[in-house]
Amino acid sequence: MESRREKKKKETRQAIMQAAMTLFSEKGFDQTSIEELAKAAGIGKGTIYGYFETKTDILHAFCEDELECLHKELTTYADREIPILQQMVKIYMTEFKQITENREFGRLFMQQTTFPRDADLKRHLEHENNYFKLLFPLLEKAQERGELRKDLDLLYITGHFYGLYLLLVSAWFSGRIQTEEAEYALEAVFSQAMEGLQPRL
Amino acid sequence: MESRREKKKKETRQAIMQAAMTLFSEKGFDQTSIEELAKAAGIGKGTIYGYFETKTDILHAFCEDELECLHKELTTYADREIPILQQMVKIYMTEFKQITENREFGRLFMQQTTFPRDADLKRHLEHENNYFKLLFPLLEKAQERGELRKDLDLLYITGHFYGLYLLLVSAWFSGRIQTEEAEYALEAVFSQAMEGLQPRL
DNA sequence: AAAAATTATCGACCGTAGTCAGATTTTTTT
DNA sequence: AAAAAAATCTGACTACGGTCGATAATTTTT
Repeated sequence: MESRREKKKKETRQAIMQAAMTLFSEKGFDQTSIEELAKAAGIGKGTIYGYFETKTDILHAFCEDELECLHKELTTYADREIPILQQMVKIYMTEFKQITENREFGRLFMQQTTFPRDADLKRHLEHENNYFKLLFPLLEKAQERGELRKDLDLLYITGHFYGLYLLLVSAWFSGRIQTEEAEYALEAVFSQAMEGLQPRL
Repeated sequence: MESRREKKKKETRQAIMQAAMTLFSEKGFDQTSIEELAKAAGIGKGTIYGYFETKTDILHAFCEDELECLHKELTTYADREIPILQQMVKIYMTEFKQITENREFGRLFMQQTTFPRDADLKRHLEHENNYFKLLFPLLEKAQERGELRKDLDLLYITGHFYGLYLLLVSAWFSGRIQTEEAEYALEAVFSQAMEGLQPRL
């Protein structure tokens, strides 16, 4: 049952998110003050803190919404018959696109999810676990198809890909890699991971 | 020639760094205000901004000093005859130790170096290039010894190791890996990188 | 439906990062 | 060595993120 109170809460939360999306996109995150945001959402400054703990929390919520959406899509569309390399590239490139589409958002999001504050740990781990739930079945299938070694821990395999993805994003923020080169670079480094660094006998 | 002015500048900068080291260690980064810091260094608040652009800049300078020191040490000691895997583990574990010894410092440092603000790019790239200068010769020697594929770009190899290092640090901040497990985990994932993810024929 | 209890809203208030115009010190010119 | 120029220092000031006690809206109890 939906009490009057609960309905209003949802509306207010939505109003904040909406205002945030608009203002952050228009003026950037740092240039948007909480007070402005509150005004745009038609509420008082303090009220925001009943919905979000910090300013970055708002950004976070936004990013997570987007990514969750993305993941759902991927699960549906993920074609389990194409090579695992392609699948991984597709998945991470989708995320990459999301990150790079708004530089500011992306940077903050990556900073906070890759090296999270202790206070954010719980939420962070939850999010990561969802990720694993998405990836593990794909990797398992690949193992069965003989594309991946079976003696490796799935967590380590995911980690391997994820680490290389981090590298890509880092390189992009450093300007070492342009947006257009990204897919090629990711594919290169992923297949390098598949084949290994030491020479084949 | 050292004018009176230049000498004083150096002294002041040193005084700020000294005060920062003490206060940050005692009370933590966030709990130390710029005003306190200035007082401890025996100067006015505004003066600090003649030496550092932001508060985090001070932290940065400190971390970079430490790391630079570390790298110098490593170059000297780096034993080029032990397997490249061990060398990489040793190098990254030294850095890891530095990062983890002070959680707060480490987090900020990693956040800012991995996903740098555009304003910090120049300094960041410089620092990274020094890194490459340290690693490339080691990798080249390993290639010659037949431990590493010769058809791979050195940058991609370094990147591969670095990406996996990022993963380790990220996992540590997330609490997925304890400090004591770190070396084992890094070795595991590095040798996984050496051998590759796909089954040997 | 009135009273009591609970929950949400608000904006004045606090502490701090960073700015800036004017004072001070050092260097250069005459 | 006096005057002019340049570099440096400074603390009052601004703007912002976040808090909190008072107030209003909603739900529950009587």
